[in-house]
Amino acid sequence: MYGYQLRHEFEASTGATWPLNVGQVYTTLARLERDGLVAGDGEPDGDGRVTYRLTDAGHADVARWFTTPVTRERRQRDELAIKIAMALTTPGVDAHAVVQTQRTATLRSLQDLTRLKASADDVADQAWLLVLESMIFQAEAEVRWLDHCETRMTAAPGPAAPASVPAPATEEALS
Amino acid sequence: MYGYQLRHEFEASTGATWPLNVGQVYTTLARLERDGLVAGDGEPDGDGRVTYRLTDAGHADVARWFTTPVTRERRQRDELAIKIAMALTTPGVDAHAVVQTQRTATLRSLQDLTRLKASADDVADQAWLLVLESMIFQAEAEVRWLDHCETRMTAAPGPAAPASVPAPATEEALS
DNA sequence: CGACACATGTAACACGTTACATGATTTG
DNA sequence: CAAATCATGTAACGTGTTACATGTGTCG
Repeated sequence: MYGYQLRHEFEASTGATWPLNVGQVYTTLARLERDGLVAGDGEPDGDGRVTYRLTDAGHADVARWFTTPVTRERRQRDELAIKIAMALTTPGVDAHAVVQTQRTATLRSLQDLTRLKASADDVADQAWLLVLESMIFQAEAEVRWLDHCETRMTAAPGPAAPASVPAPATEEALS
Repeated sequence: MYGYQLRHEFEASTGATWPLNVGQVYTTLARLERDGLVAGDGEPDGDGRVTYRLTDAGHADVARWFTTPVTRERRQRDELAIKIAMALTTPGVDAHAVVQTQRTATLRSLQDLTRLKASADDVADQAWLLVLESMIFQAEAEVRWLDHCETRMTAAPGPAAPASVPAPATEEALS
């Protein structure tokens, strides 16, 4: 495939969920070629398109990617979880409020996603639909977790005294 | 707080979930100071520790971070969702197998997490427990979604012919 | 004609991350 | 004493991301 087409394919499969800057396709292609995973016909064809192909090493890489599950260790740090954890352990922060703000926001985005799914239910291709539903499932789990936080927090009161382990720093209230 | 302490606090709040290289604390502190969000007492104290404090701008930033919800747009691209979507749209890839491999892996990590939670249920502090439970909730949602993919896929058959939009590229089977 | 989509590319930044260097202090 | 922990820092890399430059073709 050629660069522009790759971007088109990506957005077709994942929808407008994660927009992809075209420039990034080319930088990435260049880096993949540098690493010997793809090879491009240097010259653009009649329509000014430069076709890239997977090398053997590239094929192997892709196959490995498909057969290797995404492990929990490889996952990115979860900003939300960190935020709530920090809200709990940071003196002067109303963790309750943080949870509530997040909850309403997540609920709102859940509505948006559901509406989006309803409107595109028959039209879209499988892949894009599944990606959408993945986000819905995640949002639902997020709400559930936030409610769970709520109950946990009301059960055990305020921020446990900060465990500044080696030497306690002077504590300043936030905001 | 000083660098080493920051790392300690982070790992105390999030557990061994996301290990944090100490070096990164110092690079980050330097960058935050460059941006005027923290200020450090240049000289190390008697114990060789360099204390950093939030500036006014830093306090504002933190407050903003706590009051602003994590929106779905700001979320990182989801590797798993992309992988499944690609497995569906890439000819020559057994999407069914990809889903199954992932499912068993996720189930396994779910077991690990549950075991971990059981073993640390009383000991640990709130924050670390909530982070753990966040991962559990996510893993559960993941399994549910994978099952959902399964049913969706068996309902509608094989990979829909690749929508190489502008000009069809020569199709090569993968692996 | 002017605007827009198609198509390729580059320069540059920021950030996460790691490997490494250095020294003090503690502890088995 | 040797090993581990505490504590600070730096050089370097890779990658995600963007803003910009450039040109062609199409269409109202």
